[in-house]
Amino acid sequence: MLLAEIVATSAAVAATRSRKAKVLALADALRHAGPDELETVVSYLGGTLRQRRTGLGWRGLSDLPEPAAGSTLSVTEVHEAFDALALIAGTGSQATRKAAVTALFGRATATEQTWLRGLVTGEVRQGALDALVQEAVAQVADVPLVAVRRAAMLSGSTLAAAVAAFRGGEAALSELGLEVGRPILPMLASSAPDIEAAMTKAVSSGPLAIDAKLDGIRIQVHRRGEDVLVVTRSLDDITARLPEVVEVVRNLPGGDLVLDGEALMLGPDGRPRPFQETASRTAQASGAAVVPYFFDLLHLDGTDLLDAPGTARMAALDALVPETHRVRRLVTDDPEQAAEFVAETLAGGHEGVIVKDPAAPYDAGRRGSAWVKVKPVHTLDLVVLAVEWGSGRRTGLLSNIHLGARDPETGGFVMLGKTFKGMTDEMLAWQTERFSELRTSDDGWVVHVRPEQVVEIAIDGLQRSSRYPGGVALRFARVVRYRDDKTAAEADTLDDVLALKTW
DNA sequence: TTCCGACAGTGGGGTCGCAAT
DNA sequence: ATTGCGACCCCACTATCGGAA
Repeated sequence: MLLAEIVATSAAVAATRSRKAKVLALADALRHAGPDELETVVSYLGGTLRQRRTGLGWRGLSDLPEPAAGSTLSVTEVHEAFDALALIAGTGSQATRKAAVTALFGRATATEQTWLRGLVTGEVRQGALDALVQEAVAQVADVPLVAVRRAAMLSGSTLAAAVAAFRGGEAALSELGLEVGRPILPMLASSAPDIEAAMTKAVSSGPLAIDAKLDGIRIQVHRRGEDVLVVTRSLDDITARLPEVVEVVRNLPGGDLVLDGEALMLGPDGRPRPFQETASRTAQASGAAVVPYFFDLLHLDGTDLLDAPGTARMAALDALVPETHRVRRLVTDDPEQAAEFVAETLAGGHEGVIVKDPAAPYDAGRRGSAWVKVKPVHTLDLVVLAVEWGSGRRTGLLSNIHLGARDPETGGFVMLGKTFKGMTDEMLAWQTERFSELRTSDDGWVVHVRPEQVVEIAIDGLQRSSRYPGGVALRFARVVRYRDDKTAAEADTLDDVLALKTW
């Protein structure tokens, strides 16, 4: 199959907003894939490369050769070219990479170049990713969608599920279950503003389980015999970087197992260190130890527990893992007890809680209402210092705002971060108008404005920053509302912000 | 008919290793 | 030694479609 067919399909997918029509277009292309092209076609239709890392990014693709006049590249040729680039990424020089990029992109038409660049940077933006490709696979291979979904979640790979669906149908899909040593997609939590709302959302007839939410790195640990595997939320293998976690799991009783948990660094006082320290430690193989805390058990001694209710999994976990390596948990249906548990957890320096329906199975890869997270929110009234032009559906709109706190010493403002979150279409239209009025300069990317507009910002907290002049940056900033009842002179000061420091 | 779950998009800050400067 | 880039960690929120209620 020619790459051009994928690119044309992607354009057709992007051109319609109907998901059903997108799936039909994807299915059409899928039908034309030859047996030995299947993996590449499935992957490319979903807008992802088959290589995890290529060493290429937007910068490495900013200077491309003259495009080809006609389409000659096959999908297999493209895949092989990226295989070669992935090898260079491990060992090689910039010059070798450049030559390989020039060779590949020089054979692509202008349209193909643009699409390939999106493929590398993860910005194909056709309104369809894995989920719709799975639907197309189910249609073309004539197998139930739920079977494809489940196989993809349990193998951690839509590609593996697609191959199974086409080569062995439903039977092959059902064989693609949980296998110790092969990561599965982790179950995720939705969120609620407070504990009461979370308890209502995590629908259950009886009591609910409430877990402490630790601010570290999500870990999934597999043990088969002496072999231990540790992976992150995105299924990246970090076994070599966390030998202390391997040691803990190796010493647990029982046989084969799969655990879900969180790893983080603790201070000498036993309290959690800031996330940045855990992240630093987890990114390399040396440094002070992280401590694993587990909250779920997905497999034990040949028995899959995924479909067992939470109560059964918790009981098995409690029997297997000592309390020192378990996340703190309360089971209750009493809102007062729950609120007390939340207060204790926060006082212990933790991030929040996760409310869980104890009847629910482990829904790999899903973000349902069986798990609901609650974290405290702080709000600040800050001043907009500049705005950036948006991209994609925000093209032509002023989108990402630069935020500053008042500095009474100088009469100026100290930048603390940016945000593009929380804006409705109406707000985007309004702020485009408003900041155009306040504009003092525009370089085509950043529009600087007179510091007059106050905005209420919600954040999870502060983090250390070497980028911003105040030495702190906002964590997960989002817009709550614009405040026209306050002037910039009434905005929060840097001292008001620094009062939120927890270190 | 209305409601709501799932999806995709739009980007945020920080950390590391590595290569080029 | 510093800087820029790619890859990864943490992530919130809105708009939309289409099936569920």
